[in-house]
Order: sequence, then structure tokens, then C-alpha cells
Amino acid sequence: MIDPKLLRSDIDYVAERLKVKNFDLNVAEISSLEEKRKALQIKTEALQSERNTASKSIGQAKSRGEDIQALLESVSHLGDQLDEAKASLKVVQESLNDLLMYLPNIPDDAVPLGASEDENVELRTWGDIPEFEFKVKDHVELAAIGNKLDFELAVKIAGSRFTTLRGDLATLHRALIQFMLEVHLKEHGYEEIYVPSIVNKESLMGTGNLPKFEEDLFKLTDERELYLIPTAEVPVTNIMRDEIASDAEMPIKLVCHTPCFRSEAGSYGKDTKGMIRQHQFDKVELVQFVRPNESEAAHEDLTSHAEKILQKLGLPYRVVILCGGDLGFASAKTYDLEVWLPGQNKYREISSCSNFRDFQARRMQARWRNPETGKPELLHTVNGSGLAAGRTLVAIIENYQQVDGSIRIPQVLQGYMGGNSSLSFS
RNA sequence: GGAGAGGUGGCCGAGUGGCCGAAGGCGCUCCCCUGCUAAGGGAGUAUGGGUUGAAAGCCCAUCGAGGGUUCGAAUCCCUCCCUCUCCGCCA
Repeated sequence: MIDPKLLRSDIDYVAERLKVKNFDLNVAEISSLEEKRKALQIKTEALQSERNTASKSIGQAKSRGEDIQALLESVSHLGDQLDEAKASLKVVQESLNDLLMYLPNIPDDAVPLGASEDENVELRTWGDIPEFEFKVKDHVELAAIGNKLDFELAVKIAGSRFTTLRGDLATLHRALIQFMLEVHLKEHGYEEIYVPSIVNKESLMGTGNLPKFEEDLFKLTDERELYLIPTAEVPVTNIMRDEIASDAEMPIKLVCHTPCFRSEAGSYGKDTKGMIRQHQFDKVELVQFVRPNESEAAHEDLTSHAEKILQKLGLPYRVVILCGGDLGFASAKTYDLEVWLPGQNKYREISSCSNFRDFQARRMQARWRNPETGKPELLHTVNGSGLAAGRTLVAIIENYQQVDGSIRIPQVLQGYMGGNSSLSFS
């Protein structure tokens, strides 16, 4: 959520900055609602105060044994007025709040202008794009040979946009997750956390997935209004909802492996082949809660942690900074890591690392106690994939394919694969 | 699923209609005292919001959540959520 105080004091600045995200802020509507809010709130609180005073004196008179009839009559008119004022205030506050919950975060000054992902800016590349002396296959062609990757089976069990993995391909998938977790735990100083894969509305409001993006989610039909998580970011970030961290606890760095569920509504025809875009995939997520003045550095740091995984796996990639038009709702600044996929002959997103500043924290009331002021202040949240396991598996299959259709297993994973250095689909 | 008990500040815990944003204790911070330590004495110590250029001040709200009764609700009534105990079932 954008700071309501900033919206009041400098709405034109906010409108200007949101244009970078191609968001058209309705300045007139907000200003008018805000004006009403102010008048109604002052009026309501004054009436409330008046009644409190009156009620107090009734109590005092009664305890002295005086007749309170006259006093009772003098406050009788207050009740209706107060109810009326409260009701109008509630209406205005709710509309204002609804509006606020739909406003995206203000982008960082470094965010380049642009309408779509085509205008994201490449910051750096790592690794050499592999050259093959044979005709390259994509992961579907390679893995389908021995039914180790079986989409038809998944269709029978669940439907389209699911997959089944079998044998050592399933093991490789698990090995990747284990490998990623251990690197982040042992080398990057994260603490592992295990969380629910089903969350409530409040949690999704906190991270910014609701109210605006309900169609991206799988909602349970249960009357409790629960949803499958689209990313571990939701449950993990919400552990700090309504909490105040001490300065000594900061920064809090968590790593979490979960399945992720996305409805992919509106992506018909996109990546229909293969396991690039699925309703369910596994991901290792990095989440940091940091002091406000540290989020910029933490964001760079966290991005480097995700990069490290690709480097250790020997997968070529590039880092792009998302332009305004492609930048997520809650994010102030996002770096995408894009891994090279020989089967598609292009870079594809495998991690998205974002600095949300206080946007999520304000929605969640996630705070830390600033030792300089002694007061609770909003903390900053930073997160990113480290990495998406399914897409990493695809990248390994395609980048490490051999002329005979087998797959070379990267050195760092061999320990998790019984020491095997290659995997064969035949 | 059945039966019962309960949700109060960082923690414990009192509080059945007004003088309660809340006794008392613990913890924490500061001060005093004391060779050091321990013990002791004193003061302070919730959060959100409004008003203001800002601070101070003032005001409003908050005792699991939401409604209701009342001039007035932590306290009475209703609904929901959660926790605990016993029984049943179960990965």
C-alpha cells in the first residue's frame, strides 16, 4: 500500500510516478474522497468525544446519588447523530481503502520506461551460450522418450498444464531443490522455514495478490475462503504480519521450498508445450525482512544468491531490470534472471527478485523497532526465487543434452544422484 | 465428530456496567544507593488513527473478530474464529 499520508500531501507526485507503471491515478476521485473523509472523521470523533464526556458525568452524578434524568435527556440526541456520522464515515473510509488496495507500488527511479517485457533492460550476462554439433532438442523431445516426463499421464490424473516426472528425472528434480536449499543455508546465511501451502485472504492481501489478482489463484470452495499459494512468498512474508521485530533480529533471511499453484488464466496458447508454464511447480524462495535503509543492498545481495545457483549449475543466464510496464504490482524494482534455453534458442525467466520497500509491510503492519527512535517502523521486504525448480530442470536437460540424447549431470548435483554423472532417457 | 474450559499489555495475571488503556507481578530502560556482584529505592515502559508544516499537546479507537443491548461495555446478549483438556476417528 502506498503511504496514505504521501497521497494526501503530494498526490501529483504519486500520479506522476505511477505513470511509469502505466497506471492512471484518479486524482480527482481520491482527493474528493479524502476531503470527505477528513470532514467526517473530525465530526465523528468530536461527537464521540462529546458523548464520552457526557456519559462520564452521568456516571459520576449517579455515584453521588443525584438525579440523572436531566443528563440522560441531554445526551439522547447524540446517539442518532453519532450513528449517522459513523455510518457515512465508514462508507467513505471503505471506498478510500478499496481504492488504496488497488494502487500499485511506486517504482524506483532506476526503473526504465517501457510498455512490455520487450523493453526490459539487460544488465549483465553470465556464461557462454553452448554450441551443439548436432540438432538441439527441447526438453519435451528429450525426456518424453522414456516417459520420464509424461504430460498425458498428468492430463489423465489432473488436466492440462500439469506434469509427471519419473525415475531419475524425478530424483534430479528433488536433487535440485535439495541443492538450492543447502547453498542458501550454508553459504548465504538463510534460515529454512516450512509453511502452509494453503493461505487465507488476509495473507494474500498482505503480499498484494489480493484483491486485484484473484483470477491468478486457485481458490478452494471451502466456506473459509482459502487459496492455494501461488508462491512461498505469500505464507513466508506473512509470518511478520502484525509483528514488531527487535533490531537485534534484523535482518531476517528465510529460505523456503514449496509447491506453487497458478491458474494461468489468460495465458491460453502461451507455452502450451512442455513444463515451462504449469499450474503446479516447485520453487525455492528467498525472503528477507530488512531495515528500510538496507533494502537496496539486500535486493542486490539476494539477486546474487539466486545467480549463484545458476553459476554453480553452469547454466548461462542474463539479468534484466524490468521496465515500468512489466513491473509487478507490489514491486518497486525487480530483476529477472533469465536462463538460456537451447530448445527455444532464447533466455527465459527462471527467477524474479524484487524490492517491495514498505509496500507489503504497510499492508501487513510488519514492523521493526528502530533503536534510534524507540518506535515501531515499517520494515522492508525483499524476495526472489532461488530458483524455480521446474524451469531449472528444463534448463539442465536442454543445456546438458548430449548427441545420444542423454543428459550430463552437473558436478554439484552428482552427490545427490548416487554419484551418477549422466542420465539417460532411453 | 461428541463433552467441557478458556482467549486481557512483551510475558504472567486481576478485573461481572461508569472513577479501567486497564490493579499487581515479571521482564525491559533510565536514575539513586552500594569496593564489585547480589539485594534495595525511585521513575518510565502498548498499538493504530485524526488534528498540525513539524514536534508537543489534545482527541478517537483498540481487552480474539464482528454484530447487539445501554447515556455508558474488558464486563451483559448473539454469531464466528482460535487455543486447551477428555473421548472418538485418522496421515
